[in-house]
Amino acid sequence: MKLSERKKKILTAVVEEHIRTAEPVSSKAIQKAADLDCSSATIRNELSELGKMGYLEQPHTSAGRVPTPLGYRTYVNELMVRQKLSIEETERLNRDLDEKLNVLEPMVSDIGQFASSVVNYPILTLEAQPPCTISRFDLIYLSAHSFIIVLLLSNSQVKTKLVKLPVSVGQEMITKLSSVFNANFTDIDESEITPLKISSMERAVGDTMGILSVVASYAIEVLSEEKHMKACVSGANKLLSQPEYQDPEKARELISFLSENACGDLLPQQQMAPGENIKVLIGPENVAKELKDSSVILASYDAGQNMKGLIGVVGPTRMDYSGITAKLRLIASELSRRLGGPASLPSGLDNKLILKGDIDGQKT
Amino acid sequence: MKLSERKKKILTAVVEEHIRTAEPVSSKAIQKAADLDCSSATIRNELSELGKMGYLEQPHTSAGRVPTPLGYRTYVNELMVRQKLSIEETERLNRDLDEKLNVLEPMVSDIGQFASSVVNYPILTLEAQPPCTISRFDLIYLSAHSFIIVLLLSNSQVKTKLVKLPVSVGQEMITKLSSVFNANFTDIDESEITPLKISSMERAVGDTMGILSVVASYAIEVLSEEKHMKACVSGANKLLSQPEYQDPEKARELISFLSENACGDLLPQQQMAPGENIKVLIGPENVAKELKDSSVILASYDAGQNMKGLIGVVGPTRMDYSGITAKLRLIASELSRRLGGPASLPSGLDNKLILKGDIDGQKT
DNA sequence: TATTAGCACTCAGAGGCATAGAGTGCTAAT
DNA sequence: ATTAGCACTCTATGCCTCTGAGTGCTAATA
Repeated sequence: MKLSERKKKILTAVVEEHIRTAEPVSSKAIQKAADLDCSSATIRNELSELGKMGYLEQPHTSAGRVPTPLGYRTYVNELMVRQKLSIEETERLNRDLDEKLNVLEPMVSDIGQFASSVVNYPILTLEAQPPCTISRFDLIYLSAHSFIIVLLLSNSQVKTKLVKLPVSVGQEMITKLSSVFNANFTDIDESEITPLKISSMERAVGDTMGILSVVASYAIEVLSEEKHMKACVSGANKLLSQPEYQDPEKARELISFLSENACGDLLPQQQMAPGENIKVLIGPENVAKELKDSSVILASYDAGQNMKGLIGVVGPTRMDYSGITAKLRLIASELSRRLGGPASLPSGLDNKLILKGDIDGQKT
Repeated sequence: MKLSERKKKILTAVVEEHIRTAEPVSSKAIQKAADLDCSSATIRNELSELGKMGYLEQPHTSAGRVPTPLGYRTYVNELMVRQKLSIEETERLNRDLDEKLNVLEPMVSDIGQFASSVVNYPILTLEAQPPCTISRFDLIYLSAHSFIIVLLLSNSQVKTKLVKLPVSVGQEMITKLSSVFNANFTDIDESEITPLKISSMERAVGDTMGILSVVASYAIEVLSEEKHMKACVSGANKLLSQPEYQDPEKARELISFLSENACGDLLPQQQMAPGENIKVLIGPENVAKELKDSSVILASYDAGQNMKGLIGVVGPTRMDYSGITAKLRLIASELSRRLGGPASLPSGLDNKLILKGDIDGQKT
């Protein structure tokens, strides 16, 4: 069933007024907002029909209208004008992003924090992870009881681990192991590092102390960790200033859902339609029941080499879809531009300093 | 002015009942709670006096009593029985901590998360940072245009950076630089890496391309970053389930204060009295005005080599000081035991696998 | 036929008021 | 010094009314 032009105009007005005010929208308010040449009575008739058609609903009989998920969906798909950011806004956003992206090889969590302060909603991020192999092994001999493993990954990350040994080992052995690894374990998938292969190599090198297998299991660990996409939530507390989350219990539920589960479970399942790079999930369209009353706007960015990352906004169904989509699109496209492959290194860095290793935990 | 035994008993009962119920405490409730051999009228007289003395106050004339900050302070300093955790509780806590501490070289944020789930309040952590130097340099030659810097720090962390060069460089030069750095830049403070020293070394080695200075500035960067203590907040949303933070605006204020400022500003200023390792800040005793209605319990832990870290709980002034103090003390002492110097490595690791490098951002 | 003015109707929310009950403070008795 | 008893205070609750925003419907109008 197609909507008449006027119905479209009215639906648009309802959605946008409601987004602005967070209140049910009355026929008079619409008359003011949309410049329609008709009386509030006419609008009321239309509203009533839009109600029957499922686009709008009323909190109670004598209240104004509020969009249903279908109403929002129609607005997002057909009615909403893709808001253009003003030149100043774009420039400002770009400048701020510059700071975040140029200063450091961007940490997703930092980008999330930034984006959250821009849109004033919580941000979900899912870090792009390329298919990844080890390009090079280095074992640095420190002492008879310790050495460092340095792995250069195909995605230009460097991973290290300090290994302490209960037995002593000579420099030559470490050097020998190093070249054995480089000869046999580079550019292969995690699954190809088999116990069989390891033990046959141990015999070949004459390693009876399990040093080789320590290195190999670290390699496996690193590779499998790289497969796992890293997700994170920033600015969850932003929700608390929205009127729909005034009930602290509701807010708490959603916030803990976001900080506990969403990251891992929610994002990775989201597939973008090919060719699309933005996706809006309205209310019940979300799988997670905790998000049934909220909307999520996701944008994918391209970090080169087939790596796709996601950045998303969570908010009430009454969200500024148009404005936020515009901002998110800009942020995602800047991310793509600046992360898209080694060809486009952040300009401030003179192509020199690219990666820095940081030590953190050790999972066994 | 000393409190009579009975007044002490009554004050204790008021504090503990209020902590339990979050409501003003009536004379009858006290009669039940503390096993006092007197009538509620007598208790009312005492309450009235305690009120005049500044330990208690009434929300309104015909309501029960609520402790003032002085009341809480007295409770914490003199009245509270240092709660002992039950054997089961201790064991459970220890087992759970085991998992967190044995599995990985503990990340403060993980410990914070864990502690937050134990006490059900937000947790602040301030990572112990030792005075730190670089123990060893390694430069790994990759190609004419790239190499990896690997720094082994005196605190056993490993830091790496992948460097790409706009000019070409030979393997020998990298090797030479490596030994020069080891000879001149190990075990010294950041401040001793001067431009003068760098340029004189550049001449000595014959480095005209500024490679040496790239490595040196990375060294400086790493050292200065290590000096900076890392703070973090976990589980801030836990506040929302507490009755005193039902007003979402108040909650929001405190939560954003915690996640934005507290980390950096609040914790580092806190000095423990020598010999003490736990500290309770009640309501207005907090410097930050955002915390005037909240309390903070801080415990310091000792990570060996003069490194002190902090772990703290934030909650309403009505907090289970006794129980939380006990839990926090246990957590902090376990942290100390397990991080206290290289002598006490987590047992599950067989002394083998200790550190893992992770790549993240690059600051210039 | 589509629009509109007008009016009756509905309902949430605010304000006023009485009531209940929890708790105190005081007094007089013990 | 303690306590029973009672008057008093004050909040919280429920109930009522009133108001006003907003609708839905009807009948008049273009």
